Amino acid sequence: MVKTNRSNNEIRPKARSAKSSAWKNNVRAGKPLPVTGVLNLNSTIPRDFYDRDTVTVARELLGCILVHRTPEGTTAGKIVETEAYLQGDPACHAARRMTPRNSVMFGPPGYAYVYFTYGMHYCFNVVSASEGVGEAVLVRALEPLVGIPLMQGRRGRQNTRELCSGPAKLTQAMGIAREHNRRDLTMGDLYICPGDADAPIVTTTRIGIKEGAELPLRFYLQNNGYVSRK
DNA sequence: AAGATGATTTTCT
DNA sequence: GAAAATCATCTTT
Repeated sequence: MVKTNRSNNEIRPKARSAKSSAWKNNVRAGKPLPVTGVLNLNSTIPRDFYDRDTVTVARELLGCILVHRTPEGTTAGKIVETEAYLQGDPACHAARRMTPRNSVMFGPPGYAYVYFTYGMHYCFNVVSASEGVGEAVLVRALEPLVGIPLMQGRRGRQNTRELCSGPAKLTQAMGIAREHNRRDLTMGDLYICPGDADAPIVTTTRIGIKEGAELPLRFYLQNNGYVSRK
């Protein structure tokens, strides 16, 4: 199932087999990447991608592109860091029982679970696994690709590395908030394009939790400068 | 470079 | 009433 009714293509960073020192210096300085090629944002990952075990979904989301089209403009970024939250996992919001907040996690896969936390931040998750299984993937970092000036305005920051290198930073940069909770990500203005990891996947422990902190359920693209932390 | 702290409100106990 | 899947800023080393 591929959508073809999107508007025109978007620019993307120039593809390079080996990253030059100039490229690395730009990333280090937080400067926008050179743009020359074309990025196709006209396809949407189908629901069956998400209807698999959550660790697989978390790993395979690396390299895919999160897109949000809004009246102010389109923003998009490559997913470079994720975490899996599983049934029987004490850190999972759905660990105890179904509540009004976590019920979307028990529903069909391919929907957004957006929650508000610490009195001021939103975090964006993708519901994974089959209906009835309360699991999801937290998207923790993006490499900004499209709409960088819009992201900079929303974030109040110029440095590209400070736009999407954390779960609450990325929702702010992308314009994702409570109205996006329970959105169907297989259609509409908030969606994910297919993509492949362009670096080895590092597996490590999750950030910011107390229980379940030893489980290897965090994944990121090795040597990517936009990950929230090593 | 690393550690501590305040902001601010929803959600569940 | 306490904790929270965080972030920015400030202090200390």
